Amino acid sequence: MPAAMYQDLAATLRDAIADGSFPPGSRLPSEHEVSERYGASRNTVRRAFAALSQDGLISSHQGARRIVLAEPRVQSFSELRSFSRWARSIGEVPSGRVVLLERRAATEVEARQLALTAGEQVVYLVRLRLLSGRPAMIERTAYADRAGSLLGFVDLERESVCERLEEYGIFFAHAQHTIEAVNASAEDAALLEAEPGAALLREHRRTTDHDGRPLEWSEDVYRGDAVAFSIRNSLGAAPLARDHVKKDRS
Amino acid sequence: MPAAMYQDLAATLRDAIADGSFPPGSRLPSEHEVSERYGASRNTVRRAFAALSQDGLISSHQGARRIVLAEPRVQSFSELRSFSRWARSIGEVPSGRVVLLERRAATEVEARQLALTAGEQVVYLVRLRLLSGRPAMIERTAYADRAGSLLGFVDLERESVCERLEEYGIFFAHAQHTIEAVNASAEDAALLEAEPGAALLREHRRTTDHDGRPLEWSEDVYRGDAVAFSIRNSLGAAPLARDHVKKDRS
DNA sequence: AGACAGAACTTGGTCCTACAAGCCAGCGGG
DNA sequence: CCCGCTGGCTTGTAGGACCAAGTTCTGTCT
Repeated sequence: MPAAMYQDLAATLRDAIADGSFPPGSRLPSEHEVSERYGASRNTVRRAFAALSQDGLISSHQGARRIVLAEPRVQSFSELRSFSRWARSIGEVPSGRVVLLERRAATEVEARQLALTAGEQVVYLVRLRLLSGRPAMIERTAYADRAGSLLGFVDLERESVCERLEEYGIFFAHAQHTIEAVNASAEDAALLEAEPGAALLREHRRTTDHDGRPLEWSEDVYRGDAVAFSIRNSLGAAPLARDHVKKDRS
Repeated sequence: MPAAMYQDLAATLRDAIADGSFPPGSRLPSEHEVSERYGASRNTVRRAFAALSQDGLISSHQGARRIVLAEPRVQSFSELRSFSRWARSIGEVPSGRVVLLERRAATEVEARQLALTAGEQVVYLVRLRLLSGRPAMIERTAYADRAGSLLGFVDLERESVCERLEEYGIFFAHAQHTIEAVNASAEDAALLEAEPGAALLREHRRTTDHDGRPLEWSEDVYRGDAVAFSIRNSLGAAPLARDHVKKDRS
């Protein structure tokens, strides 16, 4: 339950769009109208509309009434943070099988990504994730000790790590993802029950708390035929970019 | 040059962060300070900060000074819209080779994606895109007639379609992307000079103008070893989601 | 009927004020 | 010397006002 009025209003509008009160293509009520009906100032109404506009749900240009663009889609970041949450939202039963869990010194890459000094400990977790019993992805995560030391309190086969850690005051606030395509290694293929060489989506993820202190560094590989990523973006703001992979080609 | 003051301020701040005036981890000046120094109201300053916050460049929570999280990355949507623009920004020379260009009736999928009625015409363009002469991706795009009929005025081997169309008043304002991994088909492999079966990133893109009217529907495949997608997102807003690919598995 | 000009409406941008909520540093007490 | 508390700073939210710029509708004139 968002405390802020404008978040509340935004949610209300989103719901109204979702349940068909404002079908795609229809014109939304004016700021003035909403502000009267909802008892909020125009300023607050604008902030609510801005939120919807930002994720491309409605159009908005000067002089013209706002228009509904499309159905609202699955809701963004909260799903991205958690495999479990996402799985439930699409009506699948999430589960996991711990392949490896150990505490060890950080590798060079991990130390760099987690901003650790050489030799510091990390908790390294490899899990096979399943959707309704079928393998969907492999998660290889190094947790900074601050977060990793709490992993013992989490039922890794059934619970969501990030949901659980929130209860201990660890919040996954920012994330940087890199997505590329790779052919399945023998190990990946075996775990995912796919053909060796099958196309997989590899996601590198670096998650930090609100202050930008790294919490986890993860390499996840998804079965290419089970999962896709989708992004909606608009002119104004959109944090998606292509990256160039520098590599020699013979 | 953005007309609005807050956009200007946001750009200024972004630059200041980029050139090291505010290194990662450092604390940014307070709203009050910026508003005095820049001669803008607190409201305007807040909007500028909000923009930076939204793409995960700075942290921002109540009571505490904002902190720089990371270097600013390549700038998002404008790059995403245009292969050419992106290529130039990473210091590569973009080029293209037209493989096919035709006007024909829309397929069923195209008609649905472009919101056309059966039998309407689309302009279908297949281009091989190169980075400094090396194949990087194949672009298979169906343009709604409104945009497609202007393609004749574009030098497809050298110019950027979307940059050019802007001059005719066609703006690519919203886009929905879906990204997955596939193995290269024989044709893809040949064009991209890759092994058949190599892992490729496939992006489906549906772009609309600001009113949500579809402009193009495209299927792009990238060499997995040449391109990666990267996304930065934060708790508040971030339009990335996983999608479940529904497909029978024997 | 159709074209055009203007009025009314609507959104975009900026500034102001006020208060609430959270953080932090510095001060004082143990 | 260390700990804890408090008061001031900083950000979050909300409301109000004004003008600019663009759209839409209306009514009139041809």
